[in-house]
Formats: sequence, structure tokens, C-alpha cells
Amino acid sequence: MDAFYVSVELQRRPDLAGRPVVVAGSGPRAVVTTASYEARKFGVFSATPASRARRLCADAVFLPPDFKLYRERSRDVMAVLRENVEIVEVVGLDEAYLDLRGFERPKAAARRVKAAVEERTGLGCSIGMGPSKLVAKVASDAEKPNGFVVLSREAARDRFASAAPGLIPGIGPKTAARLAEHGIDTLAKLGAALEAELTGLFGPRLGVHLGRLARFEHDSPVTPVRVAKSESRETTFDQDLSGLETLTPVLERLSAELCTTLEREDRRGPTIGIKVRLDDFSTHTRARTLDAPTNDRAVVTGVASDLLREFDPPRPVRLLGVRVAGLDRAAAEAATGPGDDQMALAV
DNA sequence: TCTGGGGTCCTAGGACCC
DNA sequence: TCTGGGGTCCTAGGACCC
Repeated sequence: MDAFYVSVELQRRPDLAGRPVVVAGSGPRAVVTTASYEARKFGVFSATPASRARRLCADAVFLPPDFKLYRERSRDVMAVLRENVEIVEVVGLDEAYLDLRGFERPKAAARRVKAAVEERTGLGCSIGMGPSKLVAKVASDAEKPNGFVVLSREAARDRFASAAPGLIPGIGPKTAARLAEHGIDTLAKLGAALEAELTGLFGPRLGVHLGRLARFEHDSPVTPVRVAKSESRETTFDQDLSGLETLTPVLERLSAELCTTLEREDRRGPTIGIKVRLDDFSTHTRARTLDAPTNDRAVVTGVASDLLREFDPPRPVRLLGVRVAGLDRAAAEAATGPGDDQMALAV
């Protein structure tokens, strides 16, 4: 979807169309979640600190995020996709992969999907089409907003040969910087780099992977059902906090919120973890795995508090979080009970 | 001017088991 | 008194994605 949160907001504020609009929280440490294309011209993008966004674009209209609304509109969009295509992999609220292999004329099908999304939801989207998720994703980003780009693997290689490696999803800032240090600053160079050089820099797996990504050779199937393996709640304080007596009540609140959700969905996990970000932005995690999966508020709170006490933050804390992991397995066991293959047999 | 919230996957080292 | 090879599970950190 194109500037999804902003587009949803414009539906109830049509008077703002054409203006720089920024959806961002209001606190001193808020970041931009979405910027309209008009705001992007001023250098305001997702993850830009809101304080910086206000300076870059003083005329922008700032709106607080309304995730409940965005989730509703997202469901509408995904429903339209599923009405048109059998195999849909949802990636976040505003993105999905569609497997069009069953269509005799896939390009026509993609055109119909784009038109249907716009007609039924009033929201704009960009579509990329290719022989793999990787090509499709890069193609969909190439002509946003309102794009429709169809590329073969070879066409993608040609078109993005001189683009920076960071164009590829999976090559982030750290990897791009390390590549640049070694003179690899285009996808053509990365695709042509000797495997020995890449594996020397990044190890055998990532090294090979990067070369393949640059040649658009990465293929992974469209996976319709993805079950969450962990769930967490975290919060960044407006001002750093110190002291267990201050932090523990926050941990209790986060644990209660998390467990309420898990209970409602009857999901449990055996591993309880905390996340602590200090004032120097270093992030620390601690985890403990119990004998049995749980979503019990008292258990989660107790373990999380123990972990925090044992960690004993050595500096002021800017973020605190709680996590329950291993949900996949817990849900499967709860749903089916112990299967035959799990029954113990001693002879 | 500092840097949200909610996730996934990978790596490396250690414990432990056969 | 010295130590193989294969495997799983767990923890912690880091890179990355939307």
C-alpha cells in the first residue's frame, strides 16, 4: 500500500490531500510511522524522529497513529486480495505477496487486483510482479506510488545494476556499509564479486546469500499461514528511569497486558524474557525457559521481575520490555494434547 | 536532533546427552 | 588425569523487516 497510514487518515480528512502529512506519536521520543509523499520531499520518512520531522517540515500536519483503524482497513485490503487470489502471504498491515502461478494471464490478474483494491477500499497501492518474491518486492518499490511494474529476473538485474546494494530487502545499513568499505557499492559489483571474497567477509552462509540476492536468485515460496512464535510488549520512557522500585511496576503492567492477550487467544510459551535498553542505547536481553508453557500473569511477572533484578541495570533505562516465546509449540500442544509420538513408552 | 513497537532469523558458545 | 563425534536445547546479541 502507498503511504498506508496517511492514506487511511486522508479518508476522514480529505481536506489534507496534497499537503505534507505525518503520522507520528506525540512524546519527546516519538518517531514517524508514515509520511505522505509531500512530506517525504522534505526528508521526512518512516523512523525519522518526530522532533526532527517538525524542524524539517514545520508546515506538515502531524496526526497521532490510530492503529485500530489501520488494522481494520488492512483487513479490508487483505479480504479483497483473498477474494481474487487463493494464495496470499500477508506481511505486516500494508503488504502482501500473491502467488499468481495458477493464472493463465497473471499480468491481467494483477491489474484486476490493483483495480479491485482501489475500488473497494479507496486506497492506493503499488504492484510489482516477477518470478520470485524478491523481484516482485523490488519491482513494487520501484515506481511508488501507484506503480505497476513487471520484471523478469534478467530485467531486474539490468534495471538495478547500478543501484546501491541496500535496495535489496535483507541488505541493511550495516551490511551495505561493510560492502562499501570494500568498494562494492552497486548490485552489479556485488553480483559479480568472487564468492571467496564475500564468504571471507561475511562467512559461508551470508556471503553466498548476498551474491545470490544481488543476482535476484533468491527464491522463497509464498507462505500463506505464518504462526507467531513470540509476542512482546515494550515501552520507551519519555525520560530515563532508574531503580528497581521504579522499573518493576512497569514490568508488571507490561506483563499483565501481554498475558491478557495471550489468555484471550489461548496461547502459551515456556520462555519468558525481558529487554532493557539503557541510556547509551545498548540493548540487553535476559530469558528463562520454564518446564511448561504459560500465559499466567503471576508467573510471567514473577520471572520477568527476577530477570530484571538479576540484570540490575547499570545505567538509566530508556526502554523496558517483556516477551513470551516458544508460542508455536505451546499452541500446538494445547490444541491437540500430547500426540502418540509424544507419549512416553518405557520397556 | 538522536533513534518506536512488534516481530523474524542467524550466530556463537555452553550445557547436556548418547 | 585424558578425551571423539553427533545431536539438541538454551541464552545473548545483532541485523533486519514493516
